[in-house]
Amino acid sequence: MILSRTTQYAIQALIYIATQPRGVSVLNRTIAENLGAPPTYLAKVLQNLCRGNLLYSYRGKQGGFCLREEGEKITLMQIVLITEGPGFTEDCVLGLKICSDKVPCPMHAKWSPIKQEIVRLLKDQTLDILAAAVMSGKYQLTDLPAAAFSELKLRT
Amino acid sequence: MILSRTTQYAIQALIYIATQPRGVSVLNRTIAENLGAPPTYLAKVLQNLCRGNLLYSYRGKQGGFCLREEGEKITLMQIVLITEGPGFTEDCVLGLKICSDKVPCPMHAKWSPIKQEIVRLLKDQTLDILAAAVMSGKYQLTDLPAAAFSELKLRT
DNA sequence: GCTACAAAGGATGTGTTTATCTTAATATCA
DNA sequence: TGATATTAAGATAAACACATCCTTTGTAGC
Repeated sequence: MILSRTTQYAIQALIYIATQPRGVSVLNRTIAENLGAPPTYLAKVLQNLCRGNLLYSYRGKQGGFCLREEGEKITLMQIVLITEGPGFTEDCVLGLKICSDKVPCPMHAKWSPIKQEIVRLLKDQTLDILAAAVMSGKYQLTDLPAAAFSELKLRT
Repeated sequence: MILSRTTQYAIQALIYIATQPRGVSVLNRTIAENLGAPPTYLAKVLQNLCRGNLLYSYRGKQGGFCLREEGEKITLMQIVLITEGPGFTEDCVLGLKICSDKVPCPMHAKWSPIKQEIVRLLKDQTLDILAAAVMSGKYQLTDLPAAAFSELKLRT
């Protein structure tokens, strides 16, 4: 409805990494398996998140991806801005190039408050909140038959 | 952010038609010019809205498109369901195939109320409301240098 | 240094959305 | 009936998102 597949992968992957022990790097392959995402494509997404300074990446043995310091405080908004671009929060809902409080489209007045709520939510939700939700067992990060979660339980 | 280009054209076009005298058919070319939309593509969009029973179409001289009876009561939700499909309101924000109140993704609880607001807004907004907003002159339907609006004033 | 491993980078393929072009069908009017 | 105007319909193309494949580069451990 709102987020591209790329953004969905990005969010899922970052939450997954945030559920893993801090400082231990996580393989692209592992993330892809746990999310049921195509590994080669996910690799590109993760690469992009590295460029956006959300992740560190390491090559070779013991390689993989891990969150930057303070990575638990990454918000969904930060992720979305990287993967969808800045137009995400700016663009007019009807697609007009010019649409503002001064010169509004017919939906502007009614849409603005909802947009603000969306923005607030995306800025509120951090990786540690979301990772905690997943680790509690009440919320699921994948459709796969409990693969991710069972492995999670082994580690915790 | 939310709506595809196709949906944006569809909404704009229907609002434009709703600003015109009822029962008089409007040419695709006229709509496209006033919205600054590609006419051949808009024709496909309008065709689709006809199939969705929102518009009548007439060929030949004096042809064009006009709203069905009760067309002013068309809601944005009706339009969106035709152009985006039913998944629009159903799909999980993180893209999970399984995500419900019972089995929620980590965003589900926070996202649901916002989704409900969006749905409510789309169901509330009808073409006559939006057309009235445009005709009042306070809201604009196009980026073009006042072409649509000036012609509108001539007709009213 | 050698080897294995994992990400980086580039080329390519596939599907969908957006857009265009051409021809056919249809309606009006002379 | 014929000329003209308009949408319908189908084929095609362009752009983009999504996905895969292959080669290169960097790194760790031996």
